[in-house]
Amino acid sequence: MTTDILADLRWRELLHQSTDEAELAKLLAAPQSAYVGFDPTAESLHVGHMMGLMTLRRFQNAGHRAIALVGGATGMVGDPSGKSQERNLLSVDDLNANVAAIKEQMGRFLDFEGDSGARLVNNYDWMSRFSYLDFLRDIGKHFPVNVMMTKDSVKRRLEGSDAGISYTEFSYMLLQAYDFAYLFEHHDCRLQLGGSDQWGNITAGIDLVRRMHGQHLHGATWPLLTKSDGEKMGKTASGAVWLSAQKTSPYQFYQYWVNVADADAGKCLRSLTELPHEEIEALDQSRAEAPQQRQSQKRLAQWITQLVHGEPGLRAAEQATQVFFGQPIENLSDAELTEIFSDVPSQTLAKDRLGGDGLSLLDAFVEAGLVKSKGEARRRVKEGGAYVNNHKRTDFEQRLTAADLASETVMVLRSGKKKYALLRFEG
RNA sequence: GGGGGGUUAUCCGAGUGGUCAAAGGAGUCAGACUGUAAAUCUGAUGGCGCACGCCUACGCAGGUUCGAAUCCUGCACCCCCCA
Repeated sequence: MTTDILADLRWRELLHQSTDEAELAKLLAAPQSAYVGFDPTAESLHVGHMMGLMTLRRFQNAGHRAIALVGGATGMVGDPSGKSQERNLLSVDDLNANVAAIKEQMGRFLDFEGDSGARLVNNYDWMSRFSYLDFLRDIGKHFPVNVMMTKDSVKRRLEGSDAGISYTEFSYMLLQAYDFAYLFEHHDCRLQLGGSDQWGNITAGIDLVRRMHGQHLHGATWPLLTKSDGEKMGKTASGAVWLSAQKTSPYQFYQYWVNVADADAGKCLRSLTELPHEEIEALDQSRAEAPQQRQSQKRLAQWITQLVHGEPGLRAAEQATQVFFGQPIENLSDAELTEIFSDVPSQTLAKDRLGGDGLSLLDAFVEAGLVKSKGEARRRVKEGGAYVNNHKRTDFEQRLTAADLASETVMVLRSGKKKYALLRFEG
């Protein structure tokens, strides 16, 4: 019932480091449990978590048991890996709220149903019961400090003259190592996965279990997903791209993937989708021969949006895309417009402002917040960058009346190529 | 304590009595081009019923003058040199 997951991961370039591959392959010949840790630092997961989620999903699909560990305890301490500064600690209440929200989102990637379903564990559940003395005696004694000092995550902080590292963060490694030991003891979990920055923490866990139980566990990492320009994946000018529809709408989410650079598209298709190898190779070819069609980006956006936001979310994103890129806005209802433009700022005005001579075009743009002054509005019209319901308006003395409504009460204003705002007329 | 320099629009930075809403650059915005990309090119860039008009702006407060970002006085902050 297991497929050759290692081969698939290798093909997708998702194997960065691992413990002995031959041993690992032998282990995975039978169903195993594999775990990935997630930091509950926010109330929603974001694109940066998708590698871990997808990796677990691949293991689950290959017939293994996926264990998602949320770091309720470790989140209170903070992982020094990849960080140049001591992090702010979260309160218990914040953490619990985050964990609850994150659980919900993981359901889109993993099947938690049934006896063989994925498991979600929170290390707070076992760590919080540990007394400091017990932990030092039972766990701490297995950690030679001289070895800990040589780990990259610690070394960097010791060498970095200004930051330093607190005892708390220094101890982080022990907590994560113990997680692995705990999961081994209680869930017979012998494999930990993580991003390449987690290698040190993973090996710490393996070492710990070897010392405590004389057992050899396994670990593997995926390469950190970065963009060709060196930036982190999943960041936009306005912040992270979240998996929560409240924080990042399906349309914005979809657009993020549509706009992935050509140079990054292949990598994303491989690491974040489950598209078959042949299809990905065909897209590689399409990208080389007809990049302007951007088939890779469209397929990528489609696949990922559907996974994260479901079929309805994908449909909404695709419909919004149509409208946002110039389709005339007619024959749509208030409800449809509201749905499509849910990301767009809107202002509500009294309906009678459309009566009589109507509302001046310039005032409408100012009211909608698209421009800061009438002077700027005038400029925009002169430049040919002012649209009402996706129709260009060139006469800045024009006045808008009820005839200019796109639907019952909504008017869609646009400044430039894609900056939209809605005016609702009520009363 | 003494001497010198500075403070200009979103930022950098010119401007030393009128022709200064203030050169130039960056940024931003728009347009063309394009693949919802990058690069490039063009234009705009204090407000106002904006074609010649008015208002607000050159650290702050006063003053000289027909007229000040520009001169004078005081104040605040910053930098440098000497003690």
